[in-house]
Amino acid sequence: MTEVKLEDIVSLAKRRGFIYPGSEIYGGLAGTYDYGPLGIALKRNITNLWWKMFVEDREDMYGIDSTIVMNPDVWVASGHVATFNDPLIEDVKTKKRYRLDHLLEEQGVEDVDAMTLEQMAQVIKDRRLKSPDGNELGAPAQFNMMFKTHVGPVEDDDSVAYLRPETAQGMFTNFKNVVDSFYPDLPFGLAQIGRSFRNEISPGNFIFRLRELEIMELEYFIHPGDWEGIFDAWLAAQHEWFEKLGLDASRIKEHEVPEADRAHYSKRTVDCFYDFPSLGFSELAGLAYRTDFDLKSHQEHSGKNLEYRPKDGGEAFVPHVIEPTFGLDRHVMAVLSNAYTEDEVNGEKRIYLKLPAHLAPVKVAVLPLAKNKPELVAKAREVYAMLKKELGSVMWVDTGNIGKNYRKMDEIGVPYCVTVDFDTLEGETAGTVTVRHRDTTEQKRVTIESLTKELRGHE
RNA sequence: GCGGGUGUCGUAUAGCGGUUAUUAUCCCAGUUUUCCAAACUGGUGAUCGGAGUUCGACUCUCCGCACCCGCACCA
Repeated sequence: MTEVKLEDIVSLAKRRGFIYPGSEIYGGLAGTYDYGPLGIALKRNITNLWWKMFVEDREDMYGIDSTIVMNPDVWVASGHVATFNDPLIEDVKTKKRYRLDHLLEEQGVEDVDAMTLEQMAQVIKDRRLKSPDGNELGAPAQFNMMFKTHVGPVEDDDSVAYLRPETAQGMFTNFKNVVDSFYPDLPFGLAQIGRSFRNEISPGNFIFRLRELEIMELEYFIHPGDWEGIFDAWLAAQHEWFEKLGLDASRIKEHEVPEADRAHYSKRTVDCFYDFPSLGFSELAGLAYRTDFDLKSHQEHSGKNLEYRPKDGGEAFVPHVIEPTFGLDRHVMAVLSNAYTEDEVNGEKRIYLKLPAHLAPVKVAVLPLAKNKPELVAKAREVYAMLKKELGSVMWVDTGNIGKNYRKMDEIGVPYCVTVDFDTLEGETAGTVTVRHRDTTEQKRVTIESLTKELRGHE
């Protein structure tokens, strides 16, 4: 089998209504993609499954939904105002770009973090600093990864606000509220699914790096003494999640992030990679032990007490947190990539999406064997109406010929096709239909009464 | 943001300073068809956007936009 390319997935996603380029009729907008009818159905199935597994099926989880625009002080406390602002500078000759602050630190310049862009530029001038390749440096430029906006009608410095670059902070800012409302025992977690915005310097690779993205995230609050065992339990939970999505275990890889690459407050971080077509192993999810950095920082900046007082009368303390993060758009891309399959049927190449039935945007298609036989169409319509009522996402298909329709349904990953033929109408087999399986193309004849049960049985 | 490349129906493509803008496929309608992209007929649908050069621009020039590759970035 030839190697699957990302462009094959992109092409199918567009052609069949999963994912379209954003603002396409106006020439597009870099880093944005829109979900079409099948794409949103697939995405919903993923988020519903996630919410069920990580929130509804557990006793220690609390879902929340916080705002995208928050008090700007949140981003000061989180460190984003400082760290999402990267000063960059260019080697005039090689056109390579460098982090200006890193460059200055390497040159032994002190207190770089406290300097303004102008001050850094002055240092370069005064010391006549060159690039690592020994060339002249251009003018420095500031890159802010956070989207800015203004709250209220006046656009001045006092009204600046940011679109959140992650969902985590909304959970930290609501930590006290949830404790006050429910007083859960430790450990417990908050969960959120939502949009985030990052003004990426270079978005791309389809929906892998977007400027507007969705994140499924948990903040799990713990006693610091328990972190190692709980961290391992979350690693196991992530793998269970990937299994539920039907992702091939051979395409999943864990990456233990070494200390040098970790945020200074994190004691352990493990990234989960998926082997995407064309990209190779790239980040799909992450698990980080963030200690008490976030709550402590918010406590300091807000002046509010964010300690947790154990019910057994023990001493109050700021809980530590373990954070499992899942990139939703990347999950959609992984599920699509994992499902994309080419095989041969009767010597013809067949492309189909081997989506797990519980994730498929359309569960069942109903087809009359021939569309110009009114009695077949009428009976098929009856079956369709019945299934639609009971199963929801059922599709009616009566264009072209039967083989063509099967292929069409294969390509959008419909697991089962129900066909009404002449045997449905008369003889010993009256009242039966065939159920065709997507992956094997094999058919089974069942009675219409047992159809729902038959189709549900495979989920 | 920099350097290089690319941009024609949904997809894949042909072509040309003056065309009714090619072909295949997909899609839609009809005929046909008793199970895996059959056949026939008809139909919708494109020169990324904006300026400029020219009598005339899809074609040449400039500016923008998007995508791809590389650099850098990815807390």
